[in-house]
This record gives sequence, structure tokens and C-alpha cells, in this order.
Amino acid sequence: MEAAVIERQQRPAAILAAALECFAERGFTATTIEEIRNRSGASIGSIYHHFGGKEELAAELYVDALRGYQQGFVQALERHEDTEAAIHALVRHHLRWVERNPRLAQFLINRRETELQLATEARVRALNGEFIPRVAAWIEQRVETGALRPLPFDLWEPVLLGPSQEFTRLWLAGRTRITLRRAERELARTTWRAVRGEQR
Amino acid sequence: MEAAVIERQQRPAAILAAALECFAERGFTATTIEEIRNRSGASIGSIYHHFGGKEELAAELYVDALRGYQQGFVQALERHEDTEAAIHALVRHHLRWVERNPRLAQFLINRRETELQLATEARVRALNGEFIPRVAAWIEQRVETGALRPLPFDLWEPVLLGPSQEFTRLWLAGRTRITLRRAERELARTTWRAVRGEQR
Amino acid sequence: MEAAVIERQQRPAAILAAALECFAERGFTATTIEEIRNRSGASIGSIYHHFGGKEELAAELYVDALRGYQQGFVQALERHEDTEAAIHALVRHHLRWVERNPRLAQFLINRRETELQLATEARVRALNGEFIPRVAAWIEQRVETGALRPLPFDLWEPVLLGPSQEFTRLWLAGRTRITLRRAERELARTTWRAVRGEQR
Amino acid sequence: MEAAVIERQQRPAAILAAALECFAERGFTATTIEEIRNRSGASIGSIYHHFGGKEELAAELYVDALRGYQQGFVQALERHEDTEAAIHALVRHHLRWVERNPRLAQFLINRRETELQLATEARVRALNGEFIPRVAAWIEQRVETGALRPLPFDLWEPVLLGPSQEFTRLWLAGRTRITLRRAERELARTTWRAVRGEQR
DNA sequence: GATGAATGAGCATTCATTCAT
DNA sequence: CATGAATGAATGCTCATTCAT
Repeated sequence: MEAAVIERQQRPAAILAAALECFAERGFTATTIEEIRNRSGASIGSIYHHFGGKEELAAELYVDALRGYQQGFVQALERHEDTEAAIHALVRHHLRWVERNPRLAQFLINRRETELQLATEARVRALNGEFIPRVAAWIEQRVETGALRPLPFDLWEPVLLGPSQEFTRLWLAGRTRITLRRAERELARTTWRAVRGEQR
Repeated sequence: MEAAVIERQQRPAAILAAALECFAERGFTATTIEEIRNRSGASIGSIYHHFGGKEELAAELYVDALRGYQQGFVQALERHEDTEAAIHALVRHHLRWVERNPRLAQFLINRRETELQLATEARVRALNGEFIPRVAAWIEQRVETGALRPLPFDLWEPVLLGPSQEFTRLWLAGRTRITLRRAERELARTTWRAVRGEQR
Repeated sequence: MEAAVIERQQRPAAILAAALECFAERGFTATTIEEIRNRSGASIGSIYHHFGGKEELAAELYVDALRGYQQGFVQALERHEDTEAAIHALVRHHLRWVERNPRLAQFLINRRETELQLATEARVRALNGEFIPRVAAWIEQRVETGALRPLPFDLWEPVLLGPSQEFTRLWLAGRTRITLRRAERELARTTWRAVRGEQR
Repeated sequence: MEAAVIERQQRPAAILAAALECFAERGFTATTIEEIRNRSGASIGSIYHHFGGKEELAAELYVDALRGYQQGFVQALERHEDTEAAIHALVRHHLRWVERNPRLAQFLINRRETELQLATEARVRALNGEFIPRVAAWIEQRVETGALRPLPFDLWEPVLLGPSQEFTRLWLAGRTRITLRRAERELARTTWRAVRGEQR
């Protein structure tokens, strides 16, 4: 079980942990209840008793993960007065969250849009409804002071996190050679170069 | 049928087109032969006759798409003497390829690592065996001349294409407001800021 | 809870009531313990504690209902010296019992022969062992005096109650327009026409 | 396979026959696909290939049966100029249809309202939309000429067929001693007594 | 008495694939 | 080349029942 998922009663926790492993490895659709049963040691009935079904089980993990990721995201930005430091912290947050929660990361990153829509939609909307405006406000403020350069809103996420996202994708697939710490330093600097204001 | 997939005889072409739609919408695992049969108008037997199975069908699309993408990628870099122009062309290539081949893009981007491994592995390795060294050489040369700043090799792909990748992901999901052309200009500039050499 | 089921302790009574609703609506096989739990407010354990299982629960309701129906049946016949009055009373009994116990009626009428056999067999046999001979004797007597016309024994039940049975079936399904009282008058007369002796 | 179900291709016919046996014996809900597979010799896949599911399979049987029953019903009435002869023919039709199609009869008679609603509703409505007005018109005409006595419309079905219905129910359950032919004579006479006009 | 977690056999249904015509 | 009937393993899920607390 990874750090970002809170401790629970024995059984449900074991089921969540097993499910997370499966979803991360094979994806939601390809994971079978039988596999989760096998890895968790719970019975089929028990899985359904606690979670109601495969989709709700995945939704539980997904929403918990998203919440944890967003909390760290906002903290990274808001903890630093200095904009450059905040951007560095943001990149660090992304990479370290993935490092601490590799399976949740796989699950979040590789999930198909359509697979969990219904079960998560309301809760995801609620989380985003808090998260997005808060981040948007933070950015806007820095653009106004000239600390960040102006950018169409749709591009902020790609520019700030695209490189980190892409790197962690490769890292999770085992296709990188350098350490996460090295990547952290370089990506933080590169991202800052990409977004800092032009002011002298 | 999208531009990057070559015309064939009527039936096989119709099958490929139908399969591509399905894979793009639901992913490989969730697509059923029955659905492909429905959309293509071909019979089940015909699908198996021409392609041998679901996996080979997907592999066909995948490898064709990858080849086309890589060709445009290399051309973008090699057609320009000026490094800044080449980086701009690279970003443009990425966004326009996605624009012209949205379903192939969905398919390539969202594909799970594990889903098609066996059927594509050899051919993908062959394509990459040509592609990666060629791109690596191009970059190395520009780093040596100081046109590009030095970067650990693992980070080039994330830095050059992470933002574009992330943006097209949002665009394909219908979650962007700005046009691809506007994004192209901005992402090209941003990417150049991130990678240009410090010279002067 | 309907009139024909005797009051008991709180919990068992609530369980019986909930079970009756379910059995009437969906039938025995399609009813789940979970549903009974939901409607009764009792726990699963409690249901098993009091009744032992789904079948015994249904048997309890069934046998109680049958006993009540048969008591009214016999009283209707035996309370009237005049045969015509008795036949009228019999039809009235049938319709009014259904009116007072619509859910028990649904349950008795729609029950599949095979569903409850084991759990009810002995008790049903005991009830019938008293009931049938008593009714048979009553009929025989009236046939001998010429008040009722002779009829093969197998046809008495169909002729006396078939129309009422069929009507209540439609009524329970909500597919009738006239009132039960109106039907009562008409069916009583019709039934009497069908069975009265030819004597002058 | 019973008379009222039309001959078809080998496999589908065998599946329908097997399904009918099961539904008649245990009812729709309690019948399993596995049982149908066993008795029909078809594979599970074949059953789904031809019928789409358990419900559609049952609907097929149900609608065919209802159609056949209604055809014979209307013919019985319309073939006779004389009203008494028509009523006799109607009772005969009911009993003989059940005799020729005992399993379809079990299935029609014992089916729960709720079990097949969705799959049959449209088709049943279409059949009834033809059948009921035609029968209603026939009755109305005879009431006007005084050949039949007036009766609230809701009672015609119960009065005309209730006794026959009840008798065949007992007969199908193996709980009758007299022959169907004897019952036919007696029930025809009794039904005629119940409904003939008072004229003369 | 009451509770509800746990169990696992059983079920309807899906789906890739084969193969005779 | 084309068709679609046939197959059966695999899957998500249900549900009656048990039992420890």
C-alpha cells in the first residue's frame, strides 16, 4: 500500500492494496476480480461487500490519489513567497509524489478517460472545483507582478508539468538512466526558464 | 480513415478504419471484434482472413502510425539549418500530426505498454533503432556548437515534447479553448526558451 | 402487515411483513434476503435467527395465509342453511379475503408449485386433510337434496371459484375497472346460475 | 417441441424446445442457461448467438404461444353462427390448446407478470390490440341480440374462461381424475348456463 | 437476541477464435 | 475471399448462509 492511501481496517485495506497493484500493472479493464481476490487474500464476496464492484473500487483509489496529489500541488505553490522557488517546489512535488506512489501514478497517468467516468465524475468535479481556481489565481497573481510571463491559460499545465509528466512516464516504464533527483534539478531549472517573466 | 494510413483494397481498408475508430474511443482491450465488424460492414471471418486477429490488426495500425510520425519528426529537424527553426518545426510537426490523425494519436498516446507488446515489439524496435540514433546525433551536434544547451539525454524527449504532448492530450479530450495554431506558436517559443544554448 | 397474519413480537413481525411485500411483488425465487433486510430494518443475522432461512420464512406466511383462507371458506358455506345464500357467501368470502389481504393473495396465487414444496408440504397436507373432506361433504349433501346439480368432483373448485379467481387475478394486476362489490354481486349470481340444481 | 411453435432451423429449434421444457418445469427465473444448454445440446455461445439472452428466448416462446392461442380463440368464436355452439367451441379450444401444448400452457399460466415485461411488452400489446377489440365486438353483438346476457366487460373473461383456466391448472399439476374430454363437455355446458341470455 | 463481515458456489453474459460451407 | 454458426473459457457479479463478536 502506498503512502498516499490512508490506513483503514484490515480487509478493505488489503483489497485496496491488491487492486492498486493490478490496476497499475494491467489497467482497469484488464484487471480481473479474481486477480484482486488472489493478491488480497479476501474472498470475492468480501470485495463486493466492501466496495460494491470493480468500478467503485477503482474510483476509491482514483479519488484518494487525486486528492493527495492536488493537496501537495497547492502546498508546493503556496508555501513559497518567491516564484522561482515555488516552481521548483512544484516540479519537486510532481516527481516525489510519483516516486512515493509509483503505482498510484501509473494508475492515474494511464487510466483511460472513459473507463471510470461515471463512478468518479461527481467527486472529481468537486475536487477540481476547488483546485483549479486556486491554482489559476496563484498564476494570475504572478503574471500580474511580472514574475511569470503571460501564457494562454490552456498552456499552463502543459508547460509547467508536461516535461515532468513525460519524464515520470518514462521513469515508471523503467526507460530512464538518470536518477529522479538529478531529473528534479534539471527539470525545475528548465521549467523555470520556460515560464519566468522577462523583467530585469 | 486518416491521412497517415495508406490506402489499400476496399475491405481491409474499411476494417482498419473501423478498428482505428474503436481503439481510439475505447482502447485496445475494451474493443471487441463484434464492434469492428459492425462499423466496417465486414464479416467476422473476413476480419480474421485479412489480419489474423485483434492484436495483429492493432499492430498494423500502430506500426504504420509510428512510422509516419517518426518520418515527419526527422524531416522537421533535418529540413532546417537553423536550430531555432528546427525546434519550431518539431513542435509544429507534433501538433499538426495530431491534428491530421486524431484517432491514431489517441491510440498511440493512450495505449498501455503491455497491451500490444508481442505483436509490435520487433517492428517497433526496428523503427526505433533507426530513429533514436538519428535524433540523438542531431541533438548532440547542436549541443556541441552551443545552439542547444546540454541536458541529460533522458530529458530531451520530455523537455522538447512534454508540453506539446500534454497539450494535445487535453486537445484530444476536448478540454482546450485555444486553437491548435495559437498553441503551436506559443509552445514553439516556450520550447525554444527551454532548450536554446546560453551563447552570446 | 395484512389482517390474516397474526401479530407477533416487533422484529419477527417486521420481517414477515417485509418478506410478504417482496414475495408478492417479485415472487419467492426473485426475492433476496438483502431486500427483506432492507425493508424490514432487521439485520441478516436477525432474519436467520428468527426464521432459519428464506424458505421457512415463506412457508410461515404461506401456511398462515392458507389457514385463514380456508377458515373463512368453510364458515361461508356452513353459516347458511340456504344453498344459494351459501354460494353467494362463498364468492363474497373469496373476493373480500383478497381485498383484505392483497399481498397474501398475490403470493398464494402466483406461487410456483415447486418453489416451496418441502417446507410447506406436511402442514399443507394437514390443513387440506381437514378442509377438503369437509367441503366435499357439504357439496355432496346439497347435490343429494337437488339444491346443487351433480358435477364431477374435479370440476367443483373450477366452477365455484374459477371466475372469482380469474377476476381477482385481474384486479390484483390493476387491470379491472369495476369495483370489487359490483363484481361480487355479479359473480355470485353467475356462479349460482352455473351450479344450482334443476329442481322445480 | 410442441405443436404451436413453428418449425425452424435445427439449432434454434432445439434451443427453443429445451428452453420451453425448463421454463415450464421451473419457471423463468429458476431456469439456468446451463440447463438449456444441457438439454438442447447447443453450446452457451450458440444460445446467445441465436437469441441474445435468456429473456429474449423466453419472449420468443411467450409471444409465439400467445399468438397461437389467440388465433384459435378467435376462430372458435367466429366459426359458429349459433352462440351456444361458439361458447362450446371456445371452451373446447381452451382445453385442447392446453392438451396439445402443455408446456406452453404451464409457461403462459404460471409466468410472473414482472418477469418478461420489457422483452414482450410491445409485441404483446400489438397482439392484444387486435385480439381484444375483436372479441369485445363479438360479445357485444350477441348481447344486443339477447343471445348472451349483459355483464360488465371486466367479467367476461373470468366467467367464460375462469372455470376452464382453473381446471387446466389442476390438470397440468396432475391433480385431476377425469379426462379432458369429459371436462370439456361439462365445462362447456356449465359455461353456457352461466352466460346465455334469459330469452324465451 | 442482534449485527454484519466473510464465504464461495452458481449464474448470466461476453468474446476471441475456429471452421465448414 | 466471404460468411456467420459454433465453441467454451473467462468474467463480473449475486446471494443464501454461516459465524464470531
